Amino acid sequence: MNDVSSERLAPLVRKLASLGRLSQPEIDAVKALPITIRDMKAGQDLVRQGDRPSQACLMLDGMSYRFKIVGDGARQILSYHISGDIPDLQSLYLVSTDHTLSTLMSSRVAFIPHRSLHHLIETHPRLGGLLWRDTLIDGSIFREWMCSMGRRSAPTRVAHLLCELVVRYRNAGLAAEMTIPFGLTQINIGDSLGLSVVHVNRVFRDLKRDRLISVSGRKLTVLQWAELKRAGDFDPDYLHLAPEG
Amino acid sequence: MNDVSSERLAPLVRKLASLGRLSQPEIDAVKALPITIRDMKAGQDLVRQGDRPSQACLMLDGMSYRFKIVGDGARQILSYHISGDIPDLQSLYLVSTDHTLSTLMSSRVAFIPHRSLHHLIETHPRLGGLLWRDTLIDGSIFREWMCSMGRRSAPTRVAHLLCELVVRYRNAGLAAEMTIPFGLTQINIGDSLGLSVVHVNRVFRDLKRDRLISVSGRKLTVLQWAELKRAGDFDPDYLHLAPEG
DNA sequence: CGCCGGTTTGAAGAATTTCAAAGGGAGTGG
DNA sequence: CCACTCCCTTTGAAATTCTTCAAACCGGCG
Repeated sequence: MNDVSSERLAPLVRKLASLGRLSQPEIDAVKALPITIRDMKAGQDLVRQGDRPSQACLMLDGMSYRFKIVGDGARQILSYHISGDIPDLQSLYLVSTDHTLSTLMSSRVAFIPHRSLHHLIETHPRLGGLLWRDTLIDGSIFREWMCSMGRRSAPTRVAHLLCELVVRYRNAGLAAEMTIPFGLTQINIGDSLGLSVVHVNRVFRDLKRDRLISVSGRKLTVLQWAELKRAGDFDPDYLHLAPEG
Repeated sequence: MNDVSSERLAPLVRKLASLGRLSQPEIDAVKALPITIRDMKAGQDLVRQGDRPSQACLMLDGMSYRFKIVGDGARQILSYHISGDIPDLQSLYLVSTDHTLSTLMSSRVAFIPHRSLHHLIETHPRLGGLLWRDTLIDGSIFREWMCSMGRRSAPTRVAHLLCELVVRYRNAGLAAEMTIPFGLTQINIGDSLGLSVVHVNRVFRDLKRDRLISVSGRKLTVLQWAELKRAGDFDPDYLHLAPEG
């Protein structure tokens, strides 16, 4: 492989390295994955509910999110995905997709054939374990969101989500200090947390008023991290950031 | 192995067979897993938040459930587990457990050393794939619960949960007709769906009044399945019951 | 400049929670 | 075997959070 294609998969290598130590042959095998790269605009579907994808999506840049539409037409957002994430990794073993994956902003996405990933897992079982681990962390995040939606107040939910985004961006090396890219609309936040836009707006207003956060353009800055964590009942353990073992 | 121990793992074999076709050597390998069986009373912890288990729990009989306690002391129930389920399978690759697993009623539980499971996965990669698939279905159920808690009304949530229990019991061959074992208290249901007991009680009263369900002792009977499904906005796709492929 | 999607605000309404207390039912110990 | 106890269920009433509706505002983009 040449330098260009090897650099292209750097976000994936970094992500896997954050899940567990990688050997050089493993790194090489990951970098050798055949990929197709596409630049996508905001609001485009990557996988639709009911699809049976034959490739997995790897986020290189930008952000994507998963959601379901319930009976009365309301939308529930399930997760957000940044550089290095493979949002539909579960499609490797769950042939029929039960939700939709879309870009939240203009994004660069790599498509990796399932065939290649299955082969990678067979030849490098440890990498398979790391990918498995990644899907388990995905599930852990769902569990935490369930706690938020079931048992936390609206202000706590919003603060919690912001904390999660900050920690994940920082962990991926995509945030300087306490400022993160912030492409979510308040509509998105409402659909993530089971709240109406109006209410999200009011909670946001209070968070700004209390100088916990500030938003300017598409950047969000945490002004008082300890306070925001407390307000959001946030404990990062569920993100399982410490590598395996 | 003798007949006794092979029979003991029948729930696991059946579960795996429902996830994908098993070869005879694979069945034999599963049956050969070394296990410790314990009979447990209701309300005992199997794994606690923060634990680093060295074995996985397999439900043989009874029911267990997972939950988290949030900052203000409220409890969020995350899932229920019946015969054949391995509720803490994620501990194979997520060393630190982020929630608690307890018995909901008196149960028979088998403990399988992680070491044995890791060895099984190495020697029988296809079984590894099925177990992975099982953890992915776990995640899919979380996603559906998120939809319920975020975007469904209380009556819909309750009906949805009942539908799920019915389908899962029937799929596991543990329910005759439309009657299932029903050990959940209304407190449990509230903590599962993000509702107060009082409100659960009122919703339940309506479901009985409208003759969608009836409860007697520790059995629940669905009187009008089509109606209950509709009331619960229930589509079983998310359970991914059709075997892989 | 005008449009479009997102944000913000006010006011009224609905769903659900909280508080309080009484009523069952199953197991336990006397 | 009965009474007691504990937990769960049930009901009423008041309180609260959050939603809905409606409309104005704002900012970026074509």
